[in-house]
Amino acid sequence: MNDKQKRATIIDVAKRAGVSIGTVSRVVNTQAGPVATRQRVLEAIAELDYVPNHVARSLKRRSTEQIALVVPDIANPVYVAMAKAIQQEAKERGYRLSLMSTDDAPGEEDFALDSLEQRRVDGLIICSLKPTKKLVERLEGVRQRVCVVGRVPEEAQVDNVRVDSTGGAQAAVQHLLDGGRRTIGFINGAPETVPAETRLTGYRRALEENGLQVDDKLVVSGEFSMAGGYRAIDPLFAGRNELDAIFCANDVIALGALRRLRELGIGVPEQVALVGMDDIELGKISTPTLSTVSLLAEERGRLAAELLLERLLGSAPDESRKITVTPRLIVRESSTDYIRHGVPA
Amino acid sequence: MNDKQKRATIIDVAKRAGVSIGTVSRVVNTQAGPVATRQRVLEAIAELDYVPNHVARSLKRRSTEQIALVVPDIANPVYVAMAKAIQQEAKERGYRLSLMSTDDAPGEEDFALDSLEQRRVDGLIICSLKPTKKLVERLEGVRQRVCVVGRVPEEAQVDNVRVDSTGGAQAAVQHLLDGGRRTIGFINGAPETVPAETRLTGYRRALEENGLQVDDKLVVSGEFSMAGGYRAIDPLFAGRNELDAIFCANDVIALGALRRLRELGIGVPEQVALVGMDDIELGKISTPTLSTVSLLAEERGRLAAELLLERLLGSAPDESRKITVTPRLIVRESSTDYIRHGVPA
DNA sequence: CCCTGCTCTTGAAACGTTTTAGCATCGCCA
DNA sequence: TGGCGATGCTAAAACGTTTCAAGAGCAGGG
Repeated sequence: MNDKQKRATIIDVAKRAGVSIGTVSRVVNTQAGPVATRQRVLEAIAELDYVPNHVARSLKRRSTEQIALVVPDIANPVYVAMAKAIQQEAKERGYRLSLMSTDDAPGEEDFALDSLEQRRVDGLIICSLKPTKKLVERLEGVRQRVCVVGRVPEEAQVDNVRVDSTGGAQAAVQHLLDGGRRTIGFINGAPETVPAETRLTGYRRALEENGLQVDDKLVVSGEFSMAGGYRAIDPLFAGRNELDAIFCANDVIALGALRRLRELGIGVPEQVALVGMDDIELGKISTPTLSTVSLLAEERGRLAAELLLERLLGSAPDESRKITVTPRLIVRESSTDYIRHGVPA
Repeated sequence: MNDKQKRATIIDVAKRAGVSIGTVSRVVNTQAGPVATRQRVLEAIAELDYVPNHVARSLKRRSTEQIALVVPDIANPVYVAMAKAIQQEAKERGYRLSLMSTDDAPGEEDFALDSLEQRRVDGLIICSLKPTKKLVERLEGVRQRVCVVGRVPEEAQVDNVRVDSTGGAQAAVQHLLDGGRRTIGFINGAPETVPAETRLTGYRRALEENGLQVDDKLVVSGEFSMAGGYRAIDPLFAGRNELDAIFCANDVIALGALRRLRELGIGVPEQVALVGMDDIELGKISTPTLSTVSLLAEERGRLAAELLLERLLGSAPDESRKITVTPRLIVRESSTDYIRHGVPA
């Protein structure tokens, strides 16, 4: 209540209740002990408005009951969804989650790892677009306290939740081919990132398996953002109007692309079919609704949280674990196929 | 490096360098002292891979150099923008920011305040949609360590950054009237929240000042989300096609509304002009681009961070401070007026 | 009446830092 | 040469908890 004077400590409570600080600690932390003392202590706590100092507790217990999630871009709804899943999982186990967004700023990932080494947090879940050798080494150094979401080198000794995004991309493109589309563009995200590479591979693989030529002019790279998708459309169409489908490396890109397509009066899906990736909420209410490949962000978040918390509680095996989840194609309006739709005007 | 054995402590470093822990502390925390010892200590630190334990430091220093931002919904881009502004401000001053989203869950705000009282964080910036009497009292109790973004009762003794959103709403509606629109609907957010009330007041005030009747059937409340905006359109139009403008309580709502309007084939701005609030990035690239009222989220964030950090550093006056920023109307395509546009078809 | 085995409670030692008071050491000036 | 500030260092006391060994009561059994 009164903010002027310092907060009461366990010593004040002990004095007031006429017991030792050990007893107060017991009352605060356990259910045991006789009702009488307990009552007295609780009264003292209430009267003094005592709140245990978590910093001191953490020092003694050597744990903060706090974990952090590091994502590349908190503006991307898919990470928000993942964060929510992790948050819930953490909370159930008595941990707090704090959220950090690196926003492509150099050093931010290291900054987050500093937090871990400084013992500010017990553990870290990190999604990195570009896991450099140096970063992976550092992660391996703290592997008892970290879980990576997203691809890291096969031999890396860290708990890791990944998704077969190559397979997902391939499925998306295959779906477009199945729908009768023949000239399929690809709008990718930031080049030289792992997700960009895996998705490109999936795109290529689908075309090759169908005996189609991969035309590099049909691939445009930019960034994983709505603006990226918006800007990619014009170069993609430059002098090429036989394009009848576009696969986007994620939904946010796809929504940006969709905007530009509508501005240009290009019908989706009549003229061009569109498929994204991630399955964000927005895609369910866009016009047209967006076909996509769910990469199970919530589930990956949940799994990562489980792996991490298991490790923190010491119930994990010594070696590192890798979980791979399988993406799921979700067909909505933006890729209705020729068969159902009829030949485009 | 080696995660098996425990991290080195300052004692290990002291031993290795053959000095006392006090000296190590000095080397770590200041530039002073002779080069020779410093060198020796730094070598020991490097060899042992020593990282100071921040928890112990916090306990001794009685501060964590960490602040938290509590927002109602991290999925709303306006809060992401605010978070980024605060993050930057905090970082410049050596503070870390951790982000919490209450997501309308009961008790989440109290949960955040617990963090403060437990000394997990030094300070808190909180955006509350519904500052109950109880919450405000609690905030007042820790007013040396907290700053509120958004309206709280005039007499509340807390640092407070607010925006004249009533004025902003009024300006938006006035702008629609100036453009020749006469029947203006209002899609509001979650009822019984402060922002919903202030915006409704602004809407009413604009109509009244122009001698127009306020028709309650033109006001639909839902929630501050895209889905809320989407769902509000049908009831708003129910048997009423003279509607020629809609004001939305925020941009996210407006984007949802825009989607539904397009689905229904209602031209924006030809048939219906649309104005939102918040000035989120998405509004700049939507089709049509979205007219809005900027509530200066970044600036409010920056100001709140300044107020809070000033207080934490003890350089703030005893009494609480209130800053009010003035919103700014931003006209884009979605509200092009009749004059420029001509009579709708 | 003493011993045994409980349950509660206490005092003190951590946890890993920062910080303060005081002690050497040193060069310098008178 | 003796005294005197600087300067650098150390020892020890915090910071506010948890935890552990040991003591204090107490009841019950022999």
